[in-house]
Amino acid sequence: MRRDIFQAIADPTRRAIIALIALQAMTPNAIAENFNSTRQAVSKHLRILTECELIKQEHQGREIYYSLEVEKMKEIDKWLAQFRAIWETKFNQLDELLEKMKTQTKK
Amino acid sequence: MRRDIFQAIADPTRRAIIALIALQAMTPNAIAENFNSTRQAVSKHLRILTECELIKQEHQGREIYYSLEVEKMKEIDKWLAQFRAIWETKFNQLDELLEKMKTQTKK
DNA sequence: TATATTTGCAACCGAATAGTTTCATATAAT
DNA sequence: ATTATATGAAACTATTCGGTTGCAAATATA
Repeated sequence: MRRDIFQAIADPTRRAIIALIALQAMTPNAIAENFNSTRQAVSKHLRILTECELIKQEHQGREIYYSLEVEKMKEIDKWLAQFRAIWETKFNQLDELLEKMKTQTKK
Repeated sequence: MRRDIFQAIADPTRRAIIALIALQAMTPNAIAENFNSTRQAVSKHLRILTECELIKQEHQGREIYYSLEVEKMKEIDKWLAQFRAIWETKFNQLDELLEKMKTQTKK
């Protein structure tokens, strides 16, 4: 039972759920209305997202409001950071090249 | 056959491969040496990563060098951007609160 | 030319995945 | 107290996934 954030966001429905509740906390029923699959299927997605702490619950009577755990989303950002360093470097190299060409054209 | 970047980075071995070749282009054999699974298993991972264009090949004689397609990595960053907006807003709110408290303490 | 090396592909296998239907539990409303 | 609503859990199923072994093709080397 692999259950990490990367496996969690691999599923398109789960990414859609994340995007939905990022805006406002929602109940499972309200969330399920946005998809073609059954409420129970959505419930399973919510369990997976909860288990890896990407979302959190807030009980209110018999309803449960799910909302995004923004801090956990940052972990994906952290993983990306190492590659961001690379593409920013390449950008800089391109900038340098363009600068060089501009200087040479001026001559 | 789902084959998108999010499904591609769901597997820990594939994330490791990405991190490996991000530094320098490598042949399948060289990449496989870093893992416990067979060369063929790594080859399958390389195929999946190639299919969703996260990595690219460069043939050189009978060897093939694989390297990271940095532009494609940015797509994950783009998806994250919508949530970054949220956590940066929360950060700002915290900043404002802290600023407010500081001001009140000074009084 | 014969042999070794590098690589990808096909077939197979057990485990995980995403979905369904059915059922149980807890809370609200009548 | 009975009924309706909101939710999760269990059992089952078809498909996908990640791995293996064995083989074929292309290129380099003897």
